[in-house]
Amino acid sequence: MKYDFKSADRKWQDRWEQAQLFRAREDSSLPKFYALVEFPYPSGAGMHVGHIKAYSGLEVIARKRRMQGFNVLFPIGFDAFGLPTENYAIKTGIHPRKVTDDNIARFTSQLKRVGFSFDWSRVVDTTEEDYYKWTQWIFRKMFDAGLVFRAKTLVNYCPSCKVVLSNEDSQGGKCDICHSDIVQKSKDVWYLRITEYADKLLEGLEEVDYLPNVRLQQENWIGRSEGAFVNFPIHGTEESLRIYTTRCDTMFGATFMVIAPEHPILEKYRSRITNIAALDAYKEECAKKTEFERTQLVKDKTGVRIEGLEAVNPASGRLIPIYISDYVMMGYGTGAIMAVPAHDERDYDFACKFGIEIIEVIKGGDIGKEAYTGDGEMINSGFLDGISTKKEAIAAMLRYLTEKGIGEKGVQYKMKDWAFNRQRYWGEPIPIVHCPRCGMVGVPYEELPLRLPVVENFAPGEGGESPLAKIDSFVNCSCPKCGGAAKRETDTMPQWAGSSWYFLRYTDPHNDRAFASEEALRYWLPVDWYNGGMEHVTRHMIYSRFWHRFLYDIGEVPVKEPYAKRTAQGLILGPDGEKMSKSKGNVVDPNDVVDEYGADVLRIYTLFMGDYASAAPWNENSVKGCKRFIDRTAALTELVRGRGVTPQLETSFHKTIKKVSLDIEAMKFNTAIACLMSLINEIYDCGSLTRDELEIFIRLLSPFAPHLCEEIWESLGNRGFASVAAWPEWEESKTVDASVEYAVQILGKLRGTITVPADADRDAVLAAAKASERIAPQLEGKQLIKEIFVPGKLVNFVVK
RNA sequence: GCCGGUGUGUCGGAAUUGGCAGACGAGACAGACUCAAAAUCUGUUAUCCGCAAGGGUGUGUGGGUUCGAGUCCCACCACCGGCACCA
Repeated sequence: MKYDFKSADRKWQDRWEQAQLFRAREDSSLPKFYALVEFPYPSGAGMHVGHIKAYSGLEVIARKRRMQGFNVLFPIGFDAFGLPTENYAIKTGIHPRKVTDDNIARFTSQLKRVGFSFDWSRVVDTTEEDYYKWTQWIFRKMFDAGLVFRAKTLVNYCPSCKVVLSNEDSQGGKCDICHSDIVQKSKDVWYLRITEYADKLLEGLEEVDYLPNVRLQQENWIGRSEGAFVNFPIHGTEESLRIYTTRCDTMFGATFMVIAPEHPILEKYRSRITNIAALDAYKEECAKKTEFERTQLVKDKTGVRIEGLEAVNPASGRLIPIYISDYVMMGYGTGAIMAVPAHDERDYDFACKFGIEIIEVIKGGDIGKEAYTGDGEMINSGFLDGISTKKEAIAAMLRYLTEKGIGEKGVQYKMKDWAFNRQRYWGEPIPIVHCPRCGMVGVPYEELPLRLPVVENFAPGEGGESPLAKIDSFVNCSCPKCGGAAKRETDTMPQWAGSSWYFLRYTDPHNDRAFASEEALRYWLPVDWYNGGMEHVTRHMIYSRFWHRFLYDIGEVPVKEPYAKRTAQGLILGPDGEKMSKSKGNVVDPNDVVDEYGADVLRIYTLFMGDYASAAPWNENSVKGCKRFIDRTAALTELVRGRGVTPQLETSFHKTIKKVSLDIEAMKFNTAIACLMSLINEIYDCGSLTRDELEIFIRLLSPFAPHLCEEIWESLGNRGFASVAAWPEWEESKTVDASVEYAVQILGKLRGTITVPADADRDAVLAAAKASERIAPQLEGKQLIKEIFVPGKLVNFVVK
């Protein structure tokens, strides 16, 4: 059969659509499988082949599950709010709504050309009113639950562009767009109290099946640590400086303190401090740096001693100096630390630079050279002296702190509360009204969605305000509570909002009375398998797990954890080995590949190019290899002779069914395809196969290359679709060859091989090995010390 | 600086998790078909010595454990990704 991929691609995509073959069925008596891929941001650049790889993994699994009889939900949608669209709109004057619609149309056509088995009847678009209505609804619920608050914080601000910038866009202290200097500006920020869910998010990891490194990354992001809060009295005042430490055992060695430059104590004791000008100058320097940069200056510690204030080490009773330095952050712990230079590397660097005393309190290192962070016997530590483990010393110190009332055990998280507002137009309006009498009032549920006003000018407002602030008709409103004049919140939500719950909407996407019905949620949740990029495993996944867990707590969803299993795919790099980007000009457009080689080749190559989880460069020549495989498969139709089993191929078929089945489950698509290629080579060597065998081959290949497989399936006279034909099964007993080849080693070196019946036992194999032509002479005259026998693999003779 | 990952032929990558390194694909070389090219098909292809049989060396580097190491342990080097100096 000569295979014309152009007509076959179109023909089968049309037929699948007519038959609505991939629609998830509303039949809760069937076993379900919910496969989720991260929905794309529909950028103006269109899709690149990396998107295809990201979807083709679960595509294969979803198709296999359908063939295994599952009711499969495999949806797709668009995460379409966001800055690039807004910036493009500002630049071109085209409204973001139009930009978004055009981009979605383009993405949709690209996806359809690849023949993905998405359920197109369930597409969601986060920018549509009947979607973001529910995003706002969930936010309102959080507001009611007290999980929303406002606080002042420092943000990166570009005075020239008049916008607040992310760390990413303000690297080196320069604005990414206009290259002017960034300043740190104090601003009111909306927060979601995600830290309240830190423990729940950690515990939830116990009941899910994530890749180990995904789980580890989430644990590190949440970053729970146990330690102690301790109050260090400020000498000559009634007040204390409160610190957090995980190493309270080293407290006798605390020879100074460091506070963040923004610490409020500076303002409070302004009059007592004699070098306030120097401190202010340092603080101003710090304000120019982003938080990220403050963490970069590692080697050369900077700081200024506060003259006129001293603290008392509550363990040793000694007076110790206080410094300000930017290596201490206001955002973690209490913004103040006790510094123990002998046993902390950063404190050690700082002490060396400023000539501060270093007191060893744990034996075992050489503190003349470097900080010692290991375990050892306590010294110079009063009542702790002689204790030999960290654990005991911490326990003893905690008892002491509690008894004396100067401190207590405490838990801290690395994770910060979630800054939830953006000063942008193209996002979900935050449904809050500011009333001069009632304060912050939520927009009533029945008034949702709070629509994003359609305006011509969506450029940023003055002083980093949202563009919405310029629209009087939007801003001015009446208070839902008291009816008096009030103003709307004009900031919008971050892009993370819409993507935090989209998987819930897929279960019931057209529901206008709830974000999804209870029945749909109960049947489809949790997501059985979620695949996406490593870059999303912390922020996006933790945010969405937080939202989901909140919805569980208020009884809106039936399961605690949204994602039962999470895997991640690796990047596709450009042909030059660099990350694909428009500016490097190394982007491969899936349409070009489909035009030249067909959808099946694109699908197979993205999965065959390497380990699914690793990055690999695009290689046009290897694409051709996949094309050959497709053509060789089509040509198999000419080798069909009769029905039944070809004895010469029987074992290979059973082995292949087994390997392909198991490899798909392990996302080892490259070896699954390699195995099918090997089988085809064997079939060609053999010269013929039966129709039954070809049908097995087609069903195994169908998830990878569905268009070709439908075409062959039809040409064999089958009715119905190969895409939903039964998945082949293997018989374990038939995956075993009649005879086995053993490697024979002498002293671990390969000296020959022997072939024995598969059921030969240890003695028989050893005897055969000793007697074999190659081995016998080499054993002659040697003393046999040991015989190693590995069933089915090898024998090894240890001789002297 | 911290955290995570990777390192295997000319290239992408396999290796049942401690058991014959290099499956499969690409590339290259040779041959068949062709007026010719493409496509297709058939061989060869880690490396060194050897006419051959055969032997030596080989998974970033240096050590170690083991009958046996790409795989485990220690130290180091290089590259990639993430980061919030997390006290």
